[in-house]
Amino acid sequence: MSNHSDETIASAGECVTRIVDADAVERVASALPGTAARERLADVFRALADPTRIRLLLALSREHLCVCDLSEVAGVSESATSHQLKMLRDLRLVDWERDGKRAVYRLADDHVRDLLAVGLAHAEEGPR
Amino acid sequence: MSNHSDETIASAGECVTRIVDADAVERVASALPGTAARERLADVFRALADPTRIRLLLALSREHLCVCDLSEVAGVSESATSHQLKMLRDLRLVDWERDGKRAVYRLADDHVRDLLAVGLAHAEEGPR
DNA sequence: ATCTCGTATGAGCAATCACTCAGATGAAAC
DNA sequence: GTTTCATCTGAGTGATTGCTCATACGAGAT
Repeated sequence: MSNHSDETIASAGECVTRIVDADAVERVASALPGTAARERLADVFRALADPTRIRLLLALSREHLCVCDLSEVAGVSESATSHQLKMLRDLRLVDWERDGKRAVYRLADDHVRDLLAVGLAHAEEGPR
Repeated sequence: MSNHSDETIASAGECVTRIVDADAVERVASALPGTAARERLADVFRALADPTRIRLLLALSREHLCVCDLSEVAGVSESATSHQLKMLRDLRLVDWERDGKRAVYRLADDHVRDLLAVGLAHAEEGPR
């Protein structure tokens, strides 16, 4: 906790802000996943970042359901439900199948279930 | 996959949309975590839903860093970094400590690390 | 073919977001 | 005390978001 070399305008030239621990910055920066992975990571979390979609995914983590039933569980219109499902579909978080006139949705894979589980663990534990 | 009772304006009265499988809706709805937990769950995921905050958290998952170093890693201004850190602080995702004039941040607990890990697994695997 | 049901989709709008800029605060050096 | 450094915070702004409404599509039923 006391390795402050305090270099101003450090190592590799063009940088505006002062760097305290250039080595740490270098280590961390080089260990960062690639841009594409980070971008997709943010997209996945963004899909989980809305109460309505949370309800949809939590519901689908237990049963396969059609749009109208999902809209009932989520408590929003069928149109809104369909819009959100499209987003979840595009991100490959849910999958679906036709059954006559209906569209039956399900979780695409178990990563989603895991994310919800870990997230809930954190959400239910923390004080406040 | 063929239990369509197809009740219109089902069981418990006031409902506008048609329900296909009332039993499933009931099962799923009663298994849903409470409103507060779902709300906090969405908040946590929202905190992870931005590329800048992803970079900050990925960085903090490896080293304890001060704001100026974090801003360097994230590639945004120190002001923007501070704003984002406040959000992460409010959600108890990061913790911090004073070291002279500096503020040194770290991940608040291992749930965050887990979430990033599971999210990355999904992000790096999926095609597209 | 037409009609209806379940779902999908585009436009439009209020709310939210992530940033910048300017100014305030806190701690050390003078 | 004043100055300087590192960080924080409020206001303001363009971009994004989640909804509603209207409309279109796709598959049975007639």
